[in-house]
Amino acid sequence: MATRKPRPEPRCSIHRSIDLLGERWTLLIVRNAFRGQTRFSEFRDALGVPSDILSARLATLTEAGVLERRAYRDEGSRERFSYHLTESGRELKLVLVALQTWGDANRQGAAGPASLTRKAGTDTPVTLALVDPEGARLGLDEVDIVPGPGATTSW
Amino acid sequence: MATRKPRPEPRCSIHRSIDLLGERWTLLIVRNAFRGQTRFSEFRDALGVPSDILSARLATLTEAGVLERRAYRDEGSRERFSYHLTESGRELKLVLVALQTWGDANRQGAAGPASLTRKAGTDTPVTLALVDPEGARLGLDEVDIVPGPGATTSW
DNA sequence: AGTCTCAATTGGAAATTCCAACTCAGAATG
DNA sequence: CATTCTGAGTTGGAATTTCCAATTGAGACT
Repeated sequence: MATRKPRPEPRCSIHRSIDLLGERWTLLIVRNAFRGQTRFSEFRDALGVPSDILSARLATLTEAGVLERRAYRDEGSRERFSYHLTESGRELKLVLVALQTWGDANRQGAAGPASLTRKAGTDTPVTLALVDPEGARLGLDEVDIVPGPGATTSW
Repeated sequence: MATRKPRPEPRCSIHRSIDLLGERWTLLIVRNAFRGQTRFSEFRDALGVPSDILSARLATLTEAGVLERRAYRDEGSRERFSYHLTESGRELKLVLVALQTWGDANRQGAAGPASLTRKAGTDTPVTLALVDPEGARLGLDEVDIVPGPGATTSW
């Protein structure tokens, strides 16, 4: 049987994002980076992700500009690397909050949510909203996703 | 070699969402459902997704309550099924807009975005924002994702 | 009965993921 | 300098998922 036929590079930003983030473990690594984890062993232990996969994902995320690799050295140890969210990585917070919002409403676990979104340093809940340029809040039904400049007959 | 060791059911809503949405093609099918596609052949032709995968994903999304299966019958054809977003499915719009926002900023294609977010029926751009209960907009740095009731030492 | 159509299935290959063990090389020690 | 320890990364191979191309099955029509 023929090998896989190549697919054109997607033009849709959603599709392009998914192509990076959709690989197994990738978004969970990003989530845990938000939880303050930076080291290989921290991600591996907290997630239970196989070493070869973790190694590969950290490389991919670094190459994509989502994480930045920094050298560190504990006393008595060799130099090692930690992985830190970049500006681009931090912007993924909206994606995580959107997934969490949807998950809380639709995939609730028995013990309630394991994570909550709060105004930093307070107990004030924070939600995601769609807003127009004046800052007015819009409902899901008041917003459409429409073809943009990169669209042709397929988008 | 042993078979795959079972992993505990995740308690984090982000993780639970990813477990459903993370399979290849799933979120793209949902995206295309937002574009108005409802029929098997529409998804298959627009996405180029293999038939067996599409069949399986539609079943999974239906079982998860994201899509609802409806019978229809063209003149001269047998009864077939179309797939429509449910309330739960429509709530995924925030996830798609979050991915699109991040993708536009970080994974831009050469031709510009293939899709845009607009106030329904207008050209008014719409963005995602984090807001407090009073409706005040918050920056990414003003918001934290913190442990919730479902968290233990691991979350 | 025969034909057409298309969602779903099938068999098998390619690719990805995972497991468990192992490697490699830098730091410390004697 | 040799040895030991350590942990990120690699390896080989199995399990699983994804994909391709062909095929099936069954409802509608003639």
